[in-house]
Amino acid sequence: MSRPTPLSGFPELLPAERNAELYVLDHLRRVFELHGFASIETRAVETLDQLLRKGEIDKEVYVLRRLQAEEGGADSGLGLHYDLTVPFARYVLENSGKLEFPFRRYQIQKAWRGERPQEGRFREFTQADIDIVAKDDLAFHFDVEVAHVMAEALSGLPVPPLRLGVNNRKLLEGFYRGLGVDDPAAVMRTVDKLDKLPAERVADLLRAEAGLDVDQTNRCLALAQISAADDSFVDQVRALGVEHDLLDTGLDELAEVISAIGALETGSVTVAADLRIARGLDYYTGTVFETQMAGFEHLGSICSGGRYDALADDGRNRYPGVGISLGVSRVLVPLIARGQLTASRSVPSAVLVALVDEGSRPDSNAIAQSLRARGIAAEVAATAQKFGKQIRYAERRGIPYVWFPAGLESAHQVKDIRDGGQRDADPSTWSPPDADMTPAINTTAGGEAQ
RNA sequence: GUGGGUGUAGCUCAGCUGGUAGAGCCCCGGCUUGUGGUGCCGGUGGUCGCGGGUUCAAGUCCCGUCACUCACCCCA
Repeated sequence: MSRPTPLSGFPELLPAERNAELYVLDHLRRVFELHGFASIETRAVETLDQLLRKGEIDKEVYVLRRLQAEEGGADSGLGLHYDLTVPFARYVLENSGKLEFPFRRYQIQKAWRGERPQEGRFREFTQADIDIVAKDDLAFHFDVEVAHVMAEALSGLPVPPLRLGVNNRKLLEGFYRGLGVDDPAAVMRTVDKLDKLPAERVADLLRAEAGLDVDQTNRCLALAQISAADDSFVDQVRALGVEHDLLDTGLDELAEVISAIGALETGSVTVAADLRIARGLDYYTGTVFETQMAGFEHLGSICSGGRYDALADDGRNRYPGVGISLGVSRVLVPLIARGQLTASRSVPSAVLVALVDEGSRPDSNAIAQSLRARGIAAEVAATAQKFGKQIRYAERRGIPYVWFPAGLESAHQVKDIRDGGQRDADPSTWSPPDADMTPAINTTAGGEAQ
């Protein structure tokens, strides 16, 4: 087989599909910048002790090694980053003297994980992160802000409806401690399995592995069942009759996020308190987020994050942060693969300038240049084939307009090949409608994509 | 890493208990003397993932291998 085959877990898009992705990336960038987030890019590589400093070897890090290194020689001590949060924490510490705090940044980059690929789970993928870090203390309203910005960004995406679920680990920990549980983290990890396992199984695990009694188990499950789009969840939690200071703090914080975001007009994104969310055993210390996409719940969360109070610490100063990251590849690649998302054309060109004969190429070039001067992407036909062929060239690429240069007795004409309409036009003044200036998004079926 | 599935044309697939490879779509040309899309006619294109074995004969059976894929795990 001489033709190369795809590499599993390393998705590549065709040009029209890439245009859809570019649309999404442009949108994200615009929203993030509207909210004043600065862009940074960090190197692809981190030192292994940075990547593994939480002692988690299960991150499936790709390690770098020079091809020319001696047989059996050690690796370089470097690995590709598996997310953007850890590199960001390192970047903040490294540049703490040069950054202004609170520091708000967005970062849209590739990340790599050596895990076995599956739908929506890749070895190389793009993430879009926003984070805010401060020195020593980070006010709680930033938790609200991060959720707000991401909800706004998500609401403009050409994807099925999304549900941004919010919870708070102080609430969970306080509740569990108030119940007399010794190891709240173990309970969180087990309750987190409710997505995959039936409630009875989780109950069994809570008793067997976390050592809870029947009453504790029932109340933990009852807590996890609570979900609300407004602060009515507070009363539901209170009704379970558990008391703890940390629980009070968590309830207040979560209520604040929900009431602030719930009031926003966020289109196809709904925001709700969801007390089942636990987020494994990561570095999160307060607010936590998870996002499900309608019809694609099997992908798991497509956008998650939370508050981390101790991720960056140089020994003298602490840099608490809160952030949320969107799995751009996780969302887009499955939609594209199912034909539910692509763009109207495979090229940026809005206009194909026809070529009468090879000798008149300068005339056609001049027309194209005149259009470009006004921001209209244009290309000139590759060869002076019959006009039928040139129109077909445009059609194949999704270019909406074909320009016919003026002849001895005819004026310049532009044809909209979608409806066949053709009319006289002046290269120095004609413009397509705004909607045709750049490739448009095409979405179909499988949920109400806007 | 542990299990299951699948590999035939660019794409989607057919090929019964072994008998020297097919369809639709796509693409190219013509009908159509500089204007595409519909229609009709014709055409290009495959060492049947790779290697080995059984057989007079293997896309078809056996072994191995690689790739892709699904589930577990974990997560974006």
